[in-house]
Amino acid sequence: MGRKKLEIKRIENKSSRQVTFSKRRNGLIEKARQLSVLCDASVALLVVSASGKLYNFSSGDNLVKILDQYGKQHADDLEALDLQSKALKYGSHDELLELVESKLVESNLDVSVESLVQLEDHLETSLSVTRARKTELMLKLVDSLKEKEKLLKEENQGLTSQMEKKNLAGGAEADNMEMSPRQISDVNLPVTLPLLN
Amino acid sequence: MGRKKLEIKRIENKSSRQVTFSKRRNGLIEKARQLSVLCDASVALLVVSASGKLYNFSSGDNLVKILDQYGKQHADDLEALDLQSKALKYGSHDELLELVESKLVESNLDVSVESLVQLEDHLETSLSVTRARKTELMLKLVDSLKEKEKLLKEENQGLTSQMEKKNLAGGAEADNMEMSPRQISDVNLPVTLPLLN
DNA sequence: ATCTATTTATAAAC
DNA sequence: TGTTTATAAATAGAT
Repeated sequence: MGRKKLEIKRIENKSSRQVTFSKRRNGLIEKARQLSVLCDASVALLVVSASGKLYNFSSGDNLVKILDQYGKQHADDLEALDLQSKALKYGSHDELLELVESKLVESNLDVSVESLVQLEDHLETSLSVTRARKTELMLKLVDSLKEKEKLLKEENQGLTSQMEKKNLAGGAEADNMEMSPRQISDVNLPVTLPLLN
Repeated sequence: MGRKKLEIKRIENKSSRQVTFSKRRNGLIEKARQLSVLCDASVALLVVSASGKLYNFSSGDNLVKILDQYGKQHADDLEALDLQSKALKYGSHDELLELVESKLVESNLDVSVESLVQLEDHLETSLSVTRARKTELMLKLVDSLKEKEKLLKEENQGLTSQMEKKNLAGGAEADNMEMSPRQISDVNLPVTLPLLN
């Protein structure tokens, strides 16, 4: 809808691509808003420009909830993410800090509603990225816990065999102590294998 | 853009709301597609109707990647999700099963491209929901691993004190065995506390 | 689902 | 970016 009919294929001219991106992105977000209001629907929209800048819309406060419904896959996949997402990850944080700083400089009066709305968006984005990072680290935690478990079991084995030697060498003293090691070790084994790969 | 100007507020008539939802949803998805093609951008769009049906679009195979950037928060929050999402979660699975069944009944010829595309969408949704469930279970895994660790440490402590008793009672035999327990136990302690709450 | 009168979005130019 | 304007697209209401 413009002076000319536009074919739907990548716009080669960088400048017009940028202009079109800006216009259509706004249009798309507005349409998403209208749909959510008119039809009482939950809508979440994420747009990442070729340069890695991120824009988003969500009806109500539902973005996080909608995303939850769509879950989070294994962190291995995070490592497969391309450079763009890395640029985004760190870029967003920097932008956020700059923005907050500039807000602070502006003192506490005279902060427009729009800039607060924008700030809210940035914070929301930052929060989300932080959550992704948290998941990644959580999976590392699982690995480290498993490693610890392995080491503790080895240690245990060593202690047990030492015990046996002593028992053979030094005759049987009163063995009425706590429960036997094996009884404890295999309690609470979770059903893990089908879930983690 | 129609015979009359439409105010952007909830459409009260259920029937026209449904019709408008269907039309505008298609329009929105098409616009999202165009933006991604024209401007080489990543776009992810999720729409959940008031009745809990879910529709989505994503440029390329990027939905999952884009969602990864937005992360997944703690599974506790899953439990805070509203009824709509529950309806969605199980509704989608049921629908999926029905759909697959109907495809099977249709034998293996005569399956249209559109219906396969639709099936793909449903499978994608199901996969995503499954991933959310996986994350939830993963957090349970972490808890269980921590519990196991605690028990192993207790067991260890018990063995160590038994050892000491024996040593006091039975004189010193050759103690040139493996490394000492304490050295093993505290290796690889991950930086966990700031990450999990 | 299809048809059109209208409204809206937006391409090009500035 | 923001504004303007001619034109293409989307869609409200009707069928």
